Amino acid sequence: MEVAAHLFARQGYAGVSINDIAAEVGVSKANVFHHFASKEALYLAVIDAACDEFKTELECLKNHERDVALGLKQVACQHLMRLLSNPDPARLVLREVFKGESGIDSSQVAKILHRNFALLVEQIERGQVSGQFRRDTDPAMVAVTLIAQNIFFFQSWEILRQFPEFQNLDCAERLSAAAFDSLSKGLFAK
Amino acid sequence: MEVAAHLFARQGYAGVSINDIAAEVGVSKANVFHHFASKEALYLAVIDAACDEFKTELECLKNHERDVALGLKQVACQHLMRLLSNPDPARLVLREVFKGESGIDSSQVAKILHRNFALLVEQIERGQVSGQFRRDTDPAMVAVTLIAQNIFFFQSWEILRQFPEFQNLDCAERLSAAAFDSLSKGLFAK
DNA sequence: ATACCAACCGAACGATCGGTCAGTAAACAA
DNA sequence: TTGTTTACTGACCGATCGTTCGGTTGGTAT
Repeated sequence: MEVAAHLFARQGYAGVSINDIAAEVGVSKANVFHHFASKEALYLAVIDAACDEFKTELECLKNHERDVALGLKQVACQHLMRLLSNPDPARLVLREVFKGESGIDSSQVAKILHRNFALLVEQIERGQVSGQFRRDTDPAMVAVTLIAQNIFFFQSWEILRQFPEFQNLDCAERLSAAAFDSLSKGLFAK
Repeated sequence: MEVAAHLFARQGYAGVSINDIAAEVGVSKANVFHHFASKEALYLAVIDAACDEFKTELECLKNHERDVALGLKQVACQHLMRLLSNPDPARLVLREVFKGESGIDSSQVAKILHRNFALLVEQIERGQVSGQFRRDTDPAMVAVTLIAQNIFFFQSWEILRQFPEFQNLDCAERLSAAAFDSLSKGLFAK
């Protein structure tokens, strides 16, 4: 399943054959079918494991910080670093999420993702009631922007590194910190 | 090529067979090979056309507004609406860009994207020298956040629509406006 | 009339696909 | 020791893959 996850993450469902997986593991193709009923069953098992891994990864980003802003900053940084250091589960999930149709049940994926999204929104609302964050912004929009930043950094890491504006931000910590800084300060001169 | 672009954009290279394309067009499979040397050649031709279309779509995001903030807001909105109304070329290009390897020439795509990115940065800097935007934020980071928002909205449109927080933002204009609003106001209470 | 050519087709090629099956070697319970 | 289960394999199946081939059009220049 490790090998299958890696190959599916990089080449998609149709781009990987059972032979590829079996050959890389060093077992026979028939052996794969001894453990999994079909290719689809193997894929679903891999996706399921990736969702679990993704979920636990996000959940251990619980925020026990009294300073909400600092906590959020740390969560975003940890999340990005985790994406970059362990890209397979994220790629698998994002592949299904972004497919838009004909994939796994999209409403089920939405529910899983929304649990973590709601957690993020909750933190931001906590910062609002504590007075640290301004109250006239939509917490959901801030949360989705934070996620969008990280996902975009993760997906276009190789491209962004080529931009001269980011060549002094070639490590995840500094990039994430700068992104959060920019988001928290806003655009308008006060 | 239209049909091929649509199928490749939604199912990837390995997920589409020449038969699928030929059948949808209503011609024989052999006819496809009469016009294209191989499946790979067809795919490359489709990618090439998508890159051109993607480039022209980005280029026609002209900004005729004297108010920099209003201009940026309009550009972001136009961009998102264009992505959603004509998703195939964007999907094809993003698929190759995000693959990270063995795809189309990433440095060439990086150049195209960076030209428009630089344009965005330039606008933000113009807003800074005019005094409308605060000067202590990195323009490149604001620009990449704007792009990340739009790309993320585009890719996860179907998922995001299911989140209760966004159910009153089910059209691109309102979503984009709210996103820009959130970004421009920032997070911290002043 | 002749020659030529791009467009197009049905049929078939070898390779590979997902999947099956009979059989073997090891592990384990009795 | 024996019977049963489990892990595993090579050989094989029909279907489909990308690709090729021989042949048939309709049009166009000579």
